Amino acid sequence: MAKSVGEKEQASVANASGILSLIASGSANSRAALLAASGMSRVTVTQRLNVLLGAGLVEETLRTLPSGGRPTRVLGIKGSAGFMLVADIGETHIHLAAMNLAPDILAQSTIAFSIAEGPAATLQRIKNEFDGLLAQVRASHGFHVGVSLSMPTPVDFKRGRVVGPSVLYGWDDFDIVSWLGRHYDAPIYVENDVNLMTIYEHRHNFPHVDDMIFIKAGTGIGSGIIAGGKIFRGAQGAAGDIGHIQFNSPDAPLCRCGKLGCVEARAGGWAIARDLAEKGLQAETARDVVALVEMQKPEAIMLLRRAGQTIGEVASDVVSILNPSLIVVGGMLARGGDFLLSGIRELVYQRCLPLATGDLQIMLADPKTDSALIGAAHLVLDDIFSAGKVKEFLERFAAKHRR
Amino acid sequence: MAKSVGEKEQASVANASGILSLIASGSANSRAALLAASGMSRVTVTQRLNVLLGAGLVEETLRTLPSGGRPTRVLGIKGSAGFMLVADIGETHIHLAAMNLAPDILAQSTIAFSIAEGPAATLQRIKNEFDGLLAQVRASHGFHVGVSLSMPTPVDFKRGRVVGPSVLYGWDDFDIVSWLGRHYDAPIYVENDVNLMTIYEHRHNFPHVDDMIFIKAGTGIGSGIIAGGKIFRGAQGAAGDIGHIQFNSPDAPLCRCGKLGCVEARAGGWAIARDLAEKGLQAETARDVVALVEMQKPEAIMLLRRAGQTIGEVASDVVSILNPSLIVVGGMLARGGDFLLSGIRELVYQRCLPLATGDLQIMLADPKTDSALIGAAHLVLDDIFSAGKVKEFLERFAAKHRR
DNA sequence: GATTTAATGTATATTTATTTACATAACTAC
DNA sequence: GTAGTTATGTAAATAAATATACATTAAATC
Repeated sequence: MAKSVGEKEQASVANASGILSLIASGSANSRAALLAASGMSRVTVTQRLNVLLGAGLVEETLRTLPSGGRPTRVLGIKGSAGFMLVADIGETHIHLAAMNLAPDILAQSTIAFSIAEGPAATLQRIKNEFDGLLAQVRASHGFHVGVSLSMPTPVDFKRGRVVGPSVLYGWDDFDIVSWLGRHYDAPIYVENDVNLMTIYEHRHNFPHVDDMIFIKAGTGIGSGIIAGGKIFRGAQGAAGDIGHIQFNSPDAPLCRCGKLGCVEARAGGWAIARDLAEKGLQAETARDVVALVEMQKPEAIMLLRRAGQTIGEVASDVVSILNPSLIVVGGMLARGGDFLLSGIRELVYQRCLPLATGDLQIMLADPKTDSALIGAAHLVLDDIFSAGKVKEFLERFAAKHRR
Repeated sequence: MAKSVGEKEQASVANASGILSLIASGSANSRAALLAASGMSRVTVTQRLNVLLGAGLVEETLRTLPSGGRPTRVLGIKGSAGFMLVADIGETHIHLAAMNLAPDILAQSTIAFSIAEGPAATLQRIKNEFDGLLAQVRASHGFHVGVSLSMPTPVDFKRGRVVGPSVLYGWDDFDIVSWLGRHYDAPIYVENDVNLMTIYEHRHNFPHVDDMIFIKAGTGIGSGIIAGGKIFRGAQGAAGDIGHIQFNSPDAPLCRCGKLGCVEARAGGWAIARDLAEKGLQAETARDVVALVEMQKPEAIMLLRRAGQTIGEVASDVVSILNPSLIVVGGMLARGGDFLLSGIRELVYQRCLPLATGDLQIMLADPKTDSALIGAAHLVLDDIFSAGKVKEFLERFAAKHRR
């Protein structure tokens, strides 16, 4: 049976999957690098690359690399080839955005969030808001590549559900992916906010670091792990839960989780606020704590530094266990200047063996407020362009353009 | 230029790399599975597989899988296709072996080891011993696939060197791989013994577990991490170093490393022996401790159980950080019955959140004494048959058979 | 033992990728 | 500007992989 020209073209798009994956992952950003990385002949690479360039998925950037002769043209995914819908569910608000593949924010909005509403009603409101964003970007960025949700609670990524017992009553085990999947013809992702911030720091600021830790010190304390260049989630998606590691001491404070002496009950934003209130200072949230530090209140500074030491104690355990080359500290408390960081550094360098701390960097995160949102976008990009799934992506892309 | 038949045959062997890698890694053990996993056509798979069968690298095992129709023949790497030289350097002895690709021990020997001798002299003695083993197996197992060394100290796997400061004075930073590489035309591997025991437990007993921890409780305390199905080494190869995590307490004992209150100084074999000696019992090594436990000495049982609790304390940190689905406990102290294990279980279940412990198994290791040795063999096999390196292996194999 | 079922082998035509060889392009250094 | 250098494109011949269709094999089931 003779195939039509149209079918042939689509078939070639599907063939270009390996090339696309290499470009998207950053493993190869030039024709020469593609040649080496793919192992294919130059003719084949050229041909397939041309298909991708023609389809508008890949572009030659303005950047070139000096080479001694004709400079190498740098290739990259074309940002405007598609868009994603992402939402960051916070404690009180939901921040939503439509983003291109750069990933850059194309349109965004914020709505209120209340736990009391329950998952179905909340997802319905998110969908309504997404509809508005969709209308703004669909014309210019035709292809919908995915939906990604950031949750302020542990998530089993594989199953796409909140795993509990969680602070989000009613969300435990609710099948978010299926609910959203009924409305969108694109892959759906749900992930914990700390893991997404970790992905953001890794992909955006330290793409060449293979083993790193991100610590979020806010109201609670959590962390994310990059192991071998990839986010590490553990068996149930609960990896990085350092907030409820306990330290013994005579004055071990009671934690929200019901145990005594957890890191969070000693160094979390709520714990510091509790201690400040005891000293007669007005503080309820992590933000209040930072405000008092910025006002140079000595009690607040002392407590923030002590929180750093507590976090440093658990960070030193993490360093001994994982031997990362970088620790990035973010979250609201990290905005209180270097007091937190110096406390962490002090304990890590004191307690870890020189072998592990020799090349270890400890630094503050990007103070960007939407790092979870951008991390959620990176999560989508990493997945749809991964070696195992590009083909599926290209089939959807080709199907869309066949219509 | 017309190629000779011989050259053509070698070229086909080289092409079969993908197939070989899939079979060796256990990802596909039948023709049907190879079809699905490789994405190639049945004709191509058949053809390449026949090349591997003909070369004697792969064999049809006697095992079949029922299928409803004609049963599926199970394929596997042919054990006798080659051999490896492995050595496990212990505190006082070196255990050496020649192994086939099963991996089974074909021939073995043991020689004394003294730190005082230094690396060059020791490696020379290992080489001499290897020469003897080589003579025994070369005739029947012609192809030498690799050399692998187990070291009782931290190792930077990538660089193939002991990293210190280590108990092996003089070995720090000695280039073991280069030294051995001068004598063998095969890849050389050097790895820490705890990581190799971890690889053994994973590949041999729990190949389908993705995230697990192996804890070695012997004279010292160490651990190995399997993350996402692969050994995790960290930035300097120092990951899993739980022996020198510190706990605060008024009576924190002095550790060999110079710090106070390390896990090892509380629960290591030497620490228990120290405490037993204080109580007037004869004990110097972990073996002595276990002997006393076997003699039902209540002091020894109490201290072993308490050591389990201490190890459990650090294990609970590891569980919170990594969320594994399995913890395997090995080393000399694990032979003292369930006293150690129950102490560990007690603390882990007490201190970790239910989410992390819900599906967590904690069990004793295989009491095999040569698990590091067999792990060292698995390390070689996993590497030479890995997707990135099979080609290299097949080229060496073809070159050998061209002669 | 005949029948069913799925695994496996193989020849041929077709499609696809690679090699080879030559041509062109775009920069640096002089 | 010219020479040197490397990047990149392309046509034609060659080599390799695939689809297709048919044949064979070894078990389970009746």
